[in-house]
Amino acid sequence: MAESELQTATEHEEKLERLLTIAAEIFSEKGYHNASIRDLSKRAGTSLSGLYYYFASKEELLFMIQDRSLRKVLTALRSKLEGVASAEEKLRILVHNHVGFFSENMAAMRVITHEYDSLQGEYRTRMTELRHEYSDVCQEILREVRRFTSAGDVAPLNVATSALFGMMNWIYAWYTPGSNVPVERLAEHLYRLFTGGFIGPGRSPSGRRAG
Amino acid sequence: MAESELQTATEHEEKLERLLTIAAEIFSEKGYHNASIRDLSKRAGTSLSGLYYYFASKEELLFMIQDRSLRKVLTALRSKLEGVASAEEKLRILVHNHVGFFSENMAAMRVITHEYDSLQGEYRTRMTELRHEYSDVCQEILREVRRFTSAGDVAPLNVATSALFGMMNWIYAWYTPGSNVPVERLAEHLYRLFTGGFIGPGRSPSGRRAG
DNA sequence: AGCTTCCTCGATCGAGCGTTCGATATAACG
DNA sequence: CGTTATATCGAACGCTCGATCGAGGAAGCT
Repeated sequence: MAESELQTATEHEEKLERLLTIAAEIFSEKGYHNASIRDLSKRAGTSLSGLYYYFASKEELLFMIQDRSLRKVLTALRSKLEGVASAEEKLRILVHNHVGFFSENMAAMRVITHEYDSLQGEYRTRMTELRHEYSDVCQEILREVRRFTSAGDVAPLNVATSALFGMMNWIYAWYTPGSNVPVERLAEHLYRLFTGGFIGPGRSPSGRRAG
Repeated sequence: MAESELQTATEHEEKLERLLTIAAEIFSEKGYHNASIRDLSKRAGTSLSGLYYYFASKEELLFMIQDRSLRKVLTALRSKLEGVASAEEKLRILVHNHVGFFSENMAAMRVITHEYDSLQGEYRTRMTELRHEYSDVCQEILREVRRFTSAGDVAPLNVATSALFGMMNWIYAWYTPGSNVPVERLAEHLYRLFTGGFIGPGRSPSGRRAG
């Protein structure tokens, strides 16, 4: 009994994960409101009504995609940050983690950034909290960076945080993972752009040069 | 005759502009696919069928919003750039123009950045071209900046361009025009963040500090 | 007056949507 | 064997949507 229940439990979870992956692709391609549950049923090879055994509504489906994906990003980030002392290195890890996750899971990340407004009520509230959690981690790192590098007050921390997320999240609008620029290099470009700026230290002969 | 025709022509254009403004607000609030022509008819005080005298389809309505708005941004930018020699000043003008337009016309700009994928076929093609036109202007300015300031190759020009647009376009996701940060200051923050970076020149005592 | 053009409207169509419901197959448990 | 839980399905309901159509009103011209 215990074995079979466990078995069906994992099988259930596996099928759910598969449905979420396919749904993320469809939502990413056609947009949440323009995508139909029937699209999902066709691509998943399941009947329309059979899908509702795995989620209660289309909106819950959208929420599960966003919640699980962002949670993965956040836990992966916290794991990588363990034991790191340098503030700048923390920031570098954050950018690489974010951009890396983006390129590996483009569909889900696109749904997160593009279909956030499609959530309402309780789902919206819970997702807002999770986003704040992530944003706070980033902002605290920026605070450390500013303290330990005597970085000037170029911009308020919240503006800088939003600018950084803008740079990173906008990737979905132009970047294709199989392009000339590998992901690691793209992440490094964005990291250096944000920390050192486009003009950088080249104008004065003091010669700081990242990495 | 000529007078009355001109009169009705401007009245026609005025009503169309008013419809586009209201539609932009609705699309911005509910999203393109979730907003209905009936919503527009209610808020505009016109009958449902009467609206179709001013546009052929819902998608053409979306296109007109995006096309007219982005065209305004582009022509305003080119006008402001006339006679400016300094590359950095050109970049500064671009950022201020873009951010300024964003805050003054939040709904339409949000529709441009958020509902670009909702266009298809011919409309999509024409909008893609216009976006490229705008992006090219920006990229050329960045090329000038890099040449005339001996800025290092922190990132490829297209990556830098996309990063800059990411910073600027992401505004719609967090900024509210009536907040603590005035628009001009926000634009200046983003300009300095992009050119000089978050850490900036503070680490080395050479002391460059943007104007 | 008659004619034409611009503009607006109510009524309606056909299609697609999310969701529900009852039936059914399978398999493990008593 | 009977019972129960798990999982899947076809058919249908109720609703909203974008778009169309023909009828009209208002205003200017001949």
